[in-house]
Amino acid sequence: MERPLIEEIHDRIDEFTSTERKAAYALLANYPVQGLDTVANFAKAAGVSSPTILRFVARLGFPGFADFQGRLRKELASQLNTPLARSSELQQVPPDNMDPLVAQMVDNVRETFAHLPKGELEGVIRLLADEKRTIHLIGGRFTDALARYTAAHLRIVRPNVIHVAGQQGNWFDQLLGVGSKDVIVVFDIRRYQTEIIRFAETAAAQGASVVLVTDSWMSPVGRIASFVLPARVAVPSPWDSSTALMAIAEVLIAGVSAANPERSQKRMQALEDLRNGHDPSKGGETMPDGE
Amino acid sequence: MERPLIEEIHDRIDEFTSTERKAAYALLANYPVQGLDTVANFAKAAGVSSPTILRFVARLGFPGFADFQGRLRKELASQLNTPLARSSELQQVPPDNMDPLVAQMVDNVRETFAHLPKGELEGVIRLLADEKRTIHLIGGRFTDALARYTAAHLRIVRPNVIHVAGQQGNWFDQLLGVGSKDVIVVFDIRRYQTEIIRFAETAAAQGASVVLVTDSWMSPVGRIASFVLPARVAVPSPWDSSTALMAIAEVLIAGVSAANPERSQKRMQALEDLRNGHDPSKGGETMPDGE
DNA sequence: ACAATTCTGTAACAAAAAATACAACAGTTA
DNA sequence: TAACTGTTGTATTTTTTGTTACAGAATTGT
Repeated sequence: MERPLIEEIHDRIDEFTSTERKAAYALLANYPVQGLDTVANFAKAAGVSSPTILRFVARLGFPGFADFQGRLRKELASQLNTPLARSSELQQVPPDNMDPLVAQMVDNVRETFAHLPKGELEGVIRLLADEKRTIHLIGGRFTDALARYTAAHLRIVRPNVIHVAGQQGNWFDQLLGVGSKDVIVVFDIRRYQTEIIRFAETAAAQGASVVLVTDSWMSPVGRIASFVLPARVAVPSPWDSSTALMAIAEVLIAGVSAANPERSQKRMQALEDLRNGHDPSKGGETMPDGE
Repeated sequence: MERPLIEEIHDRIDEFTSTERKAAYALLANYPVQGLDTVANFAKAAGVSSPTILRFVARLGFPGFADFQGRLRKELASQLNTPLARSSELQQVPPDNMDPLVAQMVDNVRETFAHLPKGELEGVIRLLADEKRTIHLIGGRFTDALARYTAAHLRIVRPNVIHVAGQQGNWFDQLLGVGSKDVIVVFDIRRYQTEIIRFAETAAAQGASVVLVTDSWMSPVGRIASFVLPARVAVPSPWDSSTALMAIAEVLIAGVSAANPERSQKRMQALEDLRNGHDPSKGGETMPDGE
């Protein structure tokens, strides 16, 4: 068969108009089930009108919605008919006796970057490297650690980096004065927290750019995000894996450092001096939790 | 959710008339997919007429064909969303034009586990799975995020998990009463922070077991640690990479969950209930088929 | 700031699919 | 064999759904 439609949509995401992209994300978020519903329901789920759905499938090259659904059914049928063949595919990767969990994590990182739209990464890095903008980072129950990690690094290479943490009630205080010069970076995977979604939406409404790092295109934040970086998180374990998310974070950090090497160098040096001057023997200043 | 429709059809196969049975078999042969097509196509595939299909779904208890399809979609969606099912979407892509940074990170993860002494991992997991012990997690400037992440997960599957955070001055308060029944997990990479070292050393002196997750440079903590898990952190960037550390953390988390599945399951369920009881706000609208 | 172009939703329309009515048929019983 | 009961398909109606036309909104370029 031809290559999976989901991959094509993912790779061609840039060709779509903004509302068509909403349709694409809605479909990817619940693939392929969302596409097997009626046009009207699909439209409602995506937050767009019916004609937009039709234009979306037309741009994908289908003469009509029925043909599109036919393709989805065909893919689904062939996928469901070879469940065991597929799952054994997972263990083919390790040449040696590698833990399947580890093998999958390695694969997730590779696959994540193989499918990241190239322009998407560059766009985000350009945004984050712009020091005239203020960066706000926020994450969910587990992914907050990633937001913190990224903030700790970005803070070193550029000014105006804020990690949104602590009491949820206080989050919205931080939205005061947020506007088109601000960037919100959201780490959000399944079990999306409504507070985070509201935070991102409010910020977007005030004109801020939203960058979303998420699992396979599912977060509702995707609708209002300027950039979406989807990562593979599935592993043979009750948990989702954040390893690929961490890899994305590090690529962003490296990219921002490289985007302006002199500035990064200078700031690192200055911080080094400050640290030594303040306290040569003990690392006595505010520590990891210094918010 | 109610029990799967496919089961019900199986059990009630005798209730159907002979042509309805044809419909049932056509559906079972291509399980949910055949039912997501139009009535006419379904009928043709089953070799019966359209009204027979309608009578078949009516006998199953659905008011109309649309409701029947809705049920199929709902089941399908929940089935496809389990992590393991989603992993079948994965497929290998040749590592052609990969960013060197990403390539190195992928390699780091693989190499890290290739060189981890097997018994070491198992020993740590056994230690962390023992709920009679109290786990204290601590990290450095950047790696504190990993300590936090690990703590957030462990806390769910077992009791007595503490993330040592906040003001450094308060750290040592937590050492009161720490003894041979405690485990200290230290995340520490180059630029080892003296405070963390002292913390670990003190705990060890009081009889606690120390687990160290570190880079290959081997933190000074290594001398007093019961277990050392070294990770590859070098990447072509001014920073060290924590991706392999994250991978280690996740393997530990998965291991502890798997070491005592019933306990993990029970605690997760209890937390779920608690969460629902606490937070009745259901944001259910955007994705009709999800949840 | 204006014009041209592209995008997007509302609303009307056409196509299709689902639902129904009904007659023919098969099997069973008297 | 005749009458009854339950089953099935054809033909028709009704409803839903997909599609298209068009006008307003938004965006882009000059």
